[in-house]
Formats: sequence, structure tokens, C-alpha cells
Amino acid sequence: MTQISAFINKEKRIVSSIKLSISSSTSICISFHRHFTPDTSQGTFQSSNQNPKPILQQEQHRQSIVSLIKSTTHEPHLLQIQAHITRYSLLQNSRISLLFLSSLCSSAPRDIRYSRLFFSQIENPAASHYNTLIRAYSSSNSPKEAFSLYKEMRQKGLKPDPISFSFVIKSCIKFRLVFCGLQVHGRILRDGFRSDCLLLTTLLNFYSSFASREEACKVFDEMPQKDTVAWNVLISCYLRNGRTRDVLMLFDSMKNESFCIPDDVTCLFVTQACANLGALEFGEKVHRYIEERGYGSARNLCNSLIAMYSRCGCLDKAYDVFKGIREKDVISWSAMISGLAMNGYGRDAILAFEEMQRMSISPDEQTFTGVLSACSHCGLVDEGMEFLNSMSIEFGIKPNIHHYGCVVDLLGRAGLLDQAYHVIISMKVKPDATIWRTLLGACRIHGHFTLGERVIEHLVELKAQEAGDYVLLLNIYSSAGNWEKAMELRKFLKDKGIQTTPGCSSIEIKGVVHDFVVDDILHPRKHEIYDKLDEINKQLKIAGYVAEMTSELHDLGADEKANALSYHSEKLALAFGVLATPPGVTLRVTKNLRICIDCHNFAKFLSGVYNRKVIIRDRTRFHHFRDGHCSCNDYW
DNA sequence: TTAGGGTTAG
Repeated sequence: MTQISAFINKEKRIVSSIKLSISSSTSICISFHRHFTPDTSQGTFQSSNQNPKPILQQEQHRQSIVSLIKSTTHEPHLLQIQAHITRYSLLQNSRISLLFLSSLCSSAPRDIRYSRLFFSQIENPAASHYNTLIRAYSSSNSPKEAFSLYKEMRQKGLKPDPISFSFVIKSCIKFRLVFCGLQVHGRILRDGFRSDCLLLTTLLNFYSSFASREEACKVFDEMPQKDTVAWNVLISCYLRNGRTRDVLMLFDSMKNESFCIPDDVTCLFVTQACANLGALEFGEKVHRYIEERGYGSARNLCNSLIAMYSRCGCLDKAYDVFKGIREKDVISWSAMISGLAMNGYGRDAILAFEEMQRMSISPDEQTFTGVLSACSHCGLVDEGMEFLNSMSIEFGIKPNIHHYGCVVDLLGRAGLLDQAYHVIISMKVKPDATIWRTLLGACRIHGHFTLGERVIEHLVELKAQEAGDYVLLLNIYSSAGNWEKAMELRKFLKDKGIQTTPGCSSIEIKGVVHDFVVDDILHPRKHEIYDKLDEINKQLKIAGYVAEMTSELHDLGADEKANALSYHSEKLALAFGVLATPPGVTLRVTKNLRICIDCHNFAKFLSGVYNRKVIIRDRTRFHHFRDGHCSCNDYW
């Protein structure tokens, strides 16, 4: 039995007058000291002939109930308090009803019906009652209720305050009620809340969530004061919308702001942007900033840094960060495992997975994505299939589309195309475009054009076929020398007006990312770059490099083909790297599509002849080159 | 001073 005294005022006499006993089980007993009786009508005295009792004044009674409500969130207790409130007609007391409503909302978030019922008993709910209920609904599964309460309060002439607006917008974001959100925005402007920084930040996030970058920028520009969170939401908007390079720019502008500086959340977004871009130098700058600001021990930042360094092909630094984390969680381990996997250290990734279990950290879905991709990157077919089976049996994790994707990649690259196809059609989840595309990539590697055509049909069925898919098929026809089919496909693409994505390679030099397309003429140092590329080509030929003609998709003569291949964007980026950096510096190139076999060979020879470590990240993986060798031994 | 608002890792 726990005794809780409700302190109703500072006078000791009264303090001890009420004992509220809450039993450790489920019942609550509201008892009054024998000398006191609650007063139900202000200012009157209740007396009995034999035992005159002092009256517990109404306000004191209210305060004691307030204390009682504050003292518990246990649902059965609350129901008993509710009965008490009703008994003493305290329901229409705004303070008590509001406080009680808040307690109900926070104690039973899963069943909002109690709160709703209580709310309906209040004769004239104030805006604050609506706010409380709207908030509860915004975190429940009935967001439309939040919106209809908002409309109801407007109809009653109650003006929602910025906080209820904020909750309504959050509901709109959560449940993708775009038009409702737009309506609310209009109201906010009309009600004159255009200078509320927090509310505008929520709105900014609303537009950011619906890919309306321009609208989001407009909200940001019109904010009278922009604090760090507002900047962060803007940055997250750019990140979500793929404007990663602008994220770096915003980070720099933010550092020059006098009143708000980047915080730990900003750093999280910016490291993600660096990871997406493969911008190592900028990432290192952010890392230094993190240390300077004293965020270095924040685990979420460290986890993000591991991913950033891994995706920049800089595994040593990823590992340094990983080692420095005192208490590594499943995210730290998964990030490290994926980092090892994507950089071609599949066996180490599996060792890390084993080590993680020795440390009693349970793997989750994403850990297995890392482990399975490790298998696919290193051609560990048997191990991969074993992990796929054991993840559900031993760890109770059902394989998702990403896991199956890794397995299809694994089987496909190993040439087990039929088996890969079988996995897709027999898996328990609906195949998406990505998984078909993975198989299409494998068809390209192994020149399997009948299966390739079938895969395209599946993509068409999903209405998800992209120009890049046809390019893969074109690639399959061309490398198999089936020029007739290739011509037919080209005509089809032309007739349908399908534009293919141009290949683009980028290299970061001194913190600036330089982009190149095939036969690029836009770079200010283009003459030097082409001269350097010619020189490199000559040197590599001496070392035994021969252009790989199957990488050229047009039916050309040998010389024309070699010429067409010479100025691929990867080669221009590499030539610029050799030109613009001192000997020995690692060259890191990011390619938006898949690297071709010829560029792969080119990079391999370059790493030997020029004694440079070369890391190329393409759409599917990393290719590490050193001393004339590739870390994966071959192209695939 | 009735409680209640914005961004966040692999």
C-alpha cells in the first residue's frame, strides 16, 4: 500500500487532511480525513450537529484532484478519478477536465476512445481541450480524426493555436494528407501565425515530405527568424530530393551564419549527403567539425560516419570510427558489415557478423542485408544461401525484398540465372522493379538475351521499365553480336522517344566535385585533360592494355570502336585526377551508371603504371584497384 | 506557470 498525500496548499493543517491511497494493485481509494468534507458549493459550510466538520473549500478540493491526477497515469486509477470527478461535478471545471484529458491521452495512447468519451462529456470544450485531443489523434492511427476535430473547432469559432496547427500538420505528413495540409497552411497564413518559427518549421517539413522543394524554400525564405532546426529541415529537404551537392553548400553557408551554427543533426544530414556523393574530402571536413564541436562520442554520428567513409571507399577510416565507439549497437555493427561488404571484403564482413554475435548483439534485417551483400560481392554462393535460410530459422527474421535482391545478385553473378529467376518467382514477397533489374544485370554479364527479354517483359508488366533497362538489353544484344536485335531495339527506343540517362563520372579534388560526361567539353581544363588522357592511353598500351570492344554498343569498325571508348566519362575523370593531384594520391571516381569492362581494365592498368590506388564506385558496387589488380580479381 | 509544438544513424 502506497500512501500519497495530496498537497493542497502550504498550510500543514490542510496538507495532512487528505489521504489519497493508491494500492499497488489496481484500485484507488480517495478518502477524506474524517474532519473534512468536500465542499460542492462555494463558500458554504457543512455541519452536523454532533460533529461539526470543517469544509474543504472548492479550490482546495480541485487542487487535491489535480495533484491526484498528476500522481498517476495508471489507467484503472484514472477511471476511478473520473468517477470522482463526475460525482463532485468537477467535469465542467476547465482546469481539471483539461488536466484529466491530458492524463487520459498520455496513459492510454493505444485506446483513444476513453479520451474521446471523456471529451464528449465536457459541455464547452476550450481550444486547449481540442489541442490535447488533436495531439493524441495525431500520434494514433486515426489522423483523419485529428483533422476533423480541427475542422470542428473552427466551426465552433474556436481559433486553433499554433500548437494545434502543428499537430494537424504532423498528422497530414504522417498520413500523406496533402490537400488537408495545404488547406491548413492557408489558415495559418490567415490567422496570422506567419512568424511562428516552430510552426513554420513543421510546414517546411510538410513540403519537404511531399517533394515540393520550391514551396519548402519559399516557407524558409519567408521565416522571420531561421534557427538551426529550420536550417536542418531545409537541408533534409534537399537531401530527400536528391539535391545532395546543395546540402554541402548549405552546410558552408550555415557555418557563416552569425546566429545559428550547424549542430549534431545538421552533421547527420551532411554526412549522409557526402556518402551519397562519395565526397570524401568534404566528409572529412564534417568529421573534423564534429570533433571540434564535441559531438565525437555521439553514437548516431559515429554510425553515420562509418557509412560515409565506407561509401567513399575509405574503409580504414570507417574502421577507426567503429573502433572508437565505446558501446557499439546493432547499427554500428551493421554499418561496418555493409562497409566491408561493399568494399569487397566479404569474408571480413562475415567474420564481423560472427564477432558481433559473440558480443551478444542480435542482428536485425539490415545486418542480414549487409551479410548477404557480402556474399554476393565475393561470390560466396553456398554461404549466402545458408544465411538466407538461417536468418528466419535461427533469428526469426523473415527475408525481405532486399535480402532476396542480394541472393538474386549472388546467383546471377555466379551464372546461376535459372536459379535466380526461380528465387524471384517463388519468393513470398512481390517482386519489384529493382529485383528484376538485378537479374537483368546478370543477364548482361552472362550474355543471356532470352532471359533478358523475359525480364524486360516483367518490368513492362510492372510499368516500371526505364531507359536504363533497355540500355542493358541493348548491351546484351551488342555483346552477343546480335546487331539485328540491337538495331530493332534502337529503333524502338527512337520511335518511343525514350531518352537514356547519360553516363556521368565525378571526382572530388580539393573539396570540389568535378563532373564529366562522355566526350566532355565543358571542363575549363579540357585541353590539358584530353592531352593527359592521350598520354595515359599510350602508356597503358605499352603495358599491355587492349581496348575491350564488347563495351561499345554500336556496330562500328575496330578503330572507331576503340576511339568511341577512349573518352568515356570515367577515363576523363581519371585523367583529370592524374593531372590535378600529386603522384601517389588515391583517385576516387563515382559513376552514376555501371562501369563498362573497358573502363574497368583501363583503371586496373592505370593503377599499376601510374602507381595509384584507384577506387571507382558505380551504381552497383565499389571497384578497388592497386598495383595493376582489382580487389575482386575481375570485373564482376 | 493549466499541457502542449519543429529536424535525427546502418
